[in-house]
Amino acid sequence: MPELPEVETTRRALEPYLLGRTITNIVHSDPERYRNTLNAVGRKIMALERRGKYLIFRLEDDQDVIVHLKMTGGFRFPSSSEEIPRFERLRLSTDAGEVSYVDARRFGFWEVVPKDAWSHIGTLAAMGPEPLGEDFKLEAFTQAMAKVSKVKPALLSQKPVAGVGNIYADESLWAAKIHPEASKLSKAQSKRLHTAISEVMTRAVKAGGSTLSDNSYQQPGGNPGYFQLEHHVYDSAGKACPRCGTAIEKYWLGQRGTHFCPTCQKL
DNA sequence: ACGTGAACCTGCCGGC
DNA sequence: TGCCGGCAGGTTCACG
Repeated sequence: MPELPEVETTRRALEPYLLGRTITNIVHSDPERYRNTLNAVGRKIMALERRGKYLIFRLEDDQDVIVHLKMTGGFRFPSSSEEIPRFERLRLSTDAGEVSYVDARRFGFWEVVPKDAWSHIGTLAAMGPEPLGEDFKLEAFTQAMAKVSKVKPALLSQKPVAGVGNIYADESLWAAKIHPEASKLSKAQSKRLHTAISEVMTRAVKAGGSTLSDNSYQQPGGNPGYFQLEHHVYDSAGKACPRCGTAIEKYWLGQRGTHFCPTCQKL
């Protein structure tokens, strides 16, 4: 589930708990999925960063903890040491308390690597610019969009811009009035989409991300996100387009459920 | 150099 | 009530 807004919300919640703390233990039973975690033990957390949908804990002695939540990964602050959160896969202990990592589907992974040594993680190594910062330049985005064969799959590749997943791709394309399969975007289309991605991501972070009906995403403190209340097309098949009233359609594109307004988003 | 489809896993929901 | 199919926020890899 987690896309950029959910990962950023998670990062912000973890930061006051973990920044400056020393990792005293990492317990799990899956060394293939949670790699080299012993290399983090005994080291202080100097920074908590995010790149696209990846979390990166910068440790002393030039070590990085890389975490990807994939579909169902997340963090929980245990309410008491007796209580084990559902689907807990890993527990991180520090000199100031513990944090649980949960992941129902076990797609997510952890890996401790030397600082910046992530060339083997292709998506992270090739990650496009962050949409919330000044890195997200209209000119470069326009150039990339002028070449795409299908705009939504291109956004999901993480290369034109970081952190856009299925929800925020559909929402941004609706906001920009662009069909998910539009190719070779015009300058005007690229500009609208650039603005839409920036605005949707900004509002979603403010809302704490999107919590869908299965509730699998929660903020670490246990609260849901609230951006689902602002979704215009995602998970809204059959509902009226908030702009024109046409029924929102859902179809399959590149193995992903895709929602759009057939009137506002003409091919 | 693509684009497509399967794989990785598990839970949950709706329908019969 | 219970079983079964279908679907889910994301990458990653194997083919053609």
